[in-house]
Amino acid sequence: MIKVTLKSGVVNEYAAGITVYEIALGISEGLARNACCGRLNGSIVDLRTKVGSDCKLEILTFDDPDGKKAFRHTASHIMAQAIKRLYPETKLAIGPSIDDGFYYDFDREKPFSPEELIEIEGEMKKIVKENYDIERSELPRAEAIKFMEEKGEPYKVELILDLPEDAVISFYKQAEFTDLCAGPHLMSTKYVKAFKLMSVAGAYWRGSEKNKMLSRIYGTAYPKAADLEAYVTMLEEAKKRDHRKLGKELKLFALLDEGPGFPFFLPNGMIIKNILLDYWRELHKKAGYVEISTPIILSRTLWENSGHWDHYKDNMYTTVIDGEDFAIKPMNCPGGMLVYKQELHSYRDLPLRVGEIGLVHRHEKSGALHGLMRVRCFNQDDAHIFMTEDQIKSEIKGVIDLIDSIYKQFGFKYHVELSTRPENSMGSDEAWELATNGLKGALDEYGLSYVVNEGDGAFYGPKIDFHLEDSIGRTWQCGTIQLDMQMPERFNLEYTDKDGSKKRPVMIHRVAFGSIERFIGILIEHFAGQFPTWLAPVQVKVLPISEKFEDYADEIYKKLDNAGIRAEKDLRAEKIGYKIREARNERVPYMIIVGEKDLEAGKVSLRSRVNGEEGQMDLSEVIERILKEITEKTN
RNA sequence: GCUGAUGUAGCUCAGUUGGUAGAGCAGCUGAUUCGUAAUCAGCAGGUCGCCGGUUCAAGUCCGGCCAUCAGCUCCA
Repeated sequence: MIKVTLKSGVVNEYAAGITVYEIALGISEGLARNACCGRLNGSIVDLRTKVGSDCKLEILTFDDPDGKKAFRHTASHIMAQAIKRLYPETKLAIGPSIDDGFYYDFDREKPFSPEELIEIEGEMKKIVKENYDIERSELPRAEAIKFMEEKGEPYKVELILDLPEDAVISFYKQAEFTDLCAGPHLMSTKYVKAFKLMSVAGAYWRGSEKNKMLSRIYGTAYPKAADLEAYVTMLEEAKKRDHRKLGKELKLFALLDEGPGFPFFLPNGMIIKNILLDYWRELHKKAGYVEISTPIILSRTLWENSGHWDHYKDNMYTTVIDGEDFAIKPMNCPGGMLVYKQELHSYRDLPLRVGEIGLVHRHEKSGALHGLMRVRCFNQDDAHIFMTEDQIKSEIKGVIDLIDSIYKQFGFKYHVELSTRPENSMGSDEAWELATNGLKGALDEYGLSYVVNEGDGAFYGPKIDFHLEDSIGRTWQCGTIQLDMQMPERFNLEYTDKDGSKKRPVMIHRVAFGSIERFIGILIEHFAGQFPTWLAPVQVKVLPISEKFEDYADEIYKKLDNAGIRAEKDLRAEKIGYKIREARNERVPYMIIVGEKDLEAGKVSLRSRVNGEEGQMDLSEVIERILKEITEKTN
């Protein structure tokens, strides 16, 4: 007999060899039907797994992240099975579950067409309906290889060959289809009730661009049709707030064929950009920063000295001036170094916080461009902090605090990643250790949780990255804090210490918005174009009912303008409904409507974006309210 | 850069098996002067992404390039 401790704390005894599923059945019929997999002594297992000894068991359903994985992974097997039935010549690569669904990579002469996706979905429906048991089995290495060779699946053979010698090689079988797979899986194909194949795309075998490109089919699956529908609706809603679409509609920016990846800012977008910069300058002044500006074009020798030339020359734009090579800056730091060297520094000057809104250019591959999120020229809200070693932690904490306050202002949620020393890096082990520990220590003391990306740091130092989400859950790196002990060395930076000796400062590179362009892209999606009053390009639109009230409208417009409110007037001979419709489409926070009644009373009628019609009131009241929203940055 | 898809008026799109282009909105002109999401009429607007080829004839077919979109790779 074996003792099984269930998640609820109940301890039951069973005969050895009972399956997880049978135990689950014993708990409750209903639970077992929804169950995907179990957590046996902490590891995720299939419901068919036999329980051999005393253990702890938790039954997982679709609602658990691991249950979701098992569920979607089964959906991916069903897709692969359908494809092998319809197009037997297709070779299978890999097919995992992902955040929102699953994919499977295939090798096939001809790419999958949308019509074929529909056919595949049809075949999948059959497989689900046919209700196949999913069985797990294991094979010794040699037999496993032979099995896949006989099936004519070279990618599977390669996968097995790459497994460690002592690895358990497991297979999952549903009817005629057997796949190499670590599992876990559902008990049967029948549970995958609602699924949809989303798209086809190319993907390199094993993620390397040196390998063959395979056809990847993306899909998603849910236990209930309603959940699938909700997901599809969410995607449609997200599309409506895509910053590229809203950027055009709201006339914020333009991306033209004449400058791929080089965004044009239109008057409305420029207002937002300038307000963000005003806000940034105000915050940074309070936080003890000074501001500089360094040139966009600097000599190649400078970039060789900084190390950028070695690492990134293929992604730098260059030019020749008077026969000498120059490069357009991809980063602001070398300029910052040169500014530091303009004078001698005392330990009393440190930490020295030097900000720069710098326009940088980086050649991104054509396929990587994406609206304002990934561009070839952008403004960094950069700053370099020069300090002593014992100021590292407090300075980093200060920067984290600043970045956090900025993201909170906009209501963003973010996650943090710490990237450590990459292969192709410069500097000593000691310097890297000191820098990495400095970042870790500051994060720990600040109490921020973070994930570690081993080997993802910059060539000159480790970094903390702040990632913000866009409207469909993709995350984009915005803020970053990088600790650098190499540039000060390379540029021979010094300060004079108390005892008169020359010391080397430590440097932080940091950005909060990251790229202003990208930040604006995320802001557009975050607010779905409905910018809070303090950011809105137009804060109030004055709409006279008819041309008879033009003078009164103009009088009100002037008062708003004098109060420092961004107002517009719409004096066209259109009906009020039409003007309101347009103002709404422009996402203007406030409309002031004036007609006979208002003129007589000497008042205005207010319509707000959030509350709709608010009725008649004094203009002074409206102005006060809007000014309050602007200064307090609320709404 | 790679795989696939797409590119027609300022915008959103239609355009049969090849026979030299259409709608709605926006714009302009005129009429309308109106109380909370589209007033009516008229006018104007296109080297069908660019270059080349096939053909009596190309927006439609073929090739090359450019750009965009989805994903992969990359992202100091």
